[in-house]
Amino acid sequence: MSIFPRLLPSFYLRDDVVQIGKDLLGKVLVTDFDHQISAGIIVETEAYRAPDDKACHAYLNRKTKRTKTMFETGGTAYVYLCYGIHHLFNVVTAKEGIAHAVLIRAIEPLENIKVMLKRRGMEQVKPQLTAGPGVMTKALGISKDHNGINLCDPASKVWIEDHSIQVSEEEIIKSPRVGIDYAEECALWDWRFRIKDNRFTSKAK
DNA sequence: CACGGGATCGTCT
DNA sequence: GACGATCCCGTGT
Repeated sequence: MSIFPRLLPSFYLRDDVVQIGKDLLGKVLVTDFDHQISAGIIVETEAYRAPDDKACHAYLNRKTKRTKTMFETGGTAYVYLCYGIHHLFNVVTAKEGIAHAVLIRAIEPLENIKVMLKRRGMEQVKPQLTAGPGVMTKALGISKDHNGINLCDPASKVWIEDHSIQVSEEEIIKSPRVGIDYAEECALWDWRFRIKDNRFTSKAK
């Protein structure tokens, strides 16, 4: 039982996914699997927005079996397999029918570091424990089995909390998103957000 | 520290 | 049948 409030649907239902990507910095991502709570402070995100963003899976509102989740209501988890190996965790935003999402790329470990180390097969805490979208999900025990769950559902095993951690605009580094060179002019948009000087953000390009 | 390549499989063409 | 919203390890400096 946590004393911190979960983010409400009103947080996720807003239209501006770029703003939500910034607002998620400093919020706390929590999982509760096998009676093990583990959590970390979100320190890096990327925004993706249909229909105009060529880097978004749902570009031009393309509806496929995979992208279907992105059209769900804000607060839904969108988890998919990348490069056949890594499970990437996104938060769907905006109301149902609008395919916006924020990719959570890195967290700063906060609670139950022991279980995170175990899930990663590591002994010591290093940035690579949770810095990077694929390793972060592994540390928290998130997999594509969690695709489509609602983070606002009180019964959900994955959610995001507000610990009143303030991240000012000056502390946010804005840069182009990673690994989307194919997205032409959209590849230049500064839709990647990191907390300045935080060692648990993934490496700059 | 920079780089290059292999792993590995779901998704869409 | 090609490719990816990645990671890790090896090599070389």
